[in-house]
Amino acid sequence: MKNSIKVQRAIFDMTQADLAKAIGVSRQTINAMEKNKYVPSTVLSLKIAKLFKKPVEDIFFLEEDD
Amino acid sequence: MKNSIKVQRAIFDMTQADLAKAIGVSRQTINAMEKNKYVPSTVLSLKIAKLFKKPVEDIFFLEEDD
DNA sequence: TCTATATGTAAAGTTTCTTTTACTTTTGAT
DNA sequence: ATCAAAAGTAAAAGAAACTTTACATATAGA
Repeated sequence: MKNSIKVQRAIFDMTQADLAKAIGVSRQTINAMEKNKYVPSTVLSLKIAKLFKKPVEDIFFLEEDD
Repeated sequence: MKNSIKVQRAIFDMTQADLAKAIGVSRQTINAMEKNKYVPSTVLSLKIAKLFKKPVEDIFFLEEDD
């Protein structure tokens, strides 16, 4: 799975720390997500999508191997 | 977080086992999700939403305590 | 250049997801 | 009422998410 969190952050002019605080996770969690270190929970993707006012599918994308 | 997987399954006339096989998880995982035993990963919610031809937000819903 | 802010990374630990196995209960059809 | 399929549940084990702490690197502005 990939995601466009970094781009969305840029649009909203938020740092990783800003986003982390906004959705209630650690900054490292945001960083790891952006670097595709792991797959976030559905609660996290729903929160992120809500914050960025976009459907989950516009931010998180399935890949071949998923 | 809540979800309407059971309803979607009914619409598509699928058993828990059918759905489990379709998205590549165990039947108990589907059952546990329906019974709100845990929060699935974003890969799972994307797969389920895709299968049911609905946005993730139409199947998984954030709650107060999320 | 110096400094502050932002990002990247890593290791250890805790929590949560997911599987496997296996058994019980419910439901629906005959 | 019986039988089979579906759903519910539970425990143990493994895998993955997420936190905390801590440090390294990058970037931009004064």
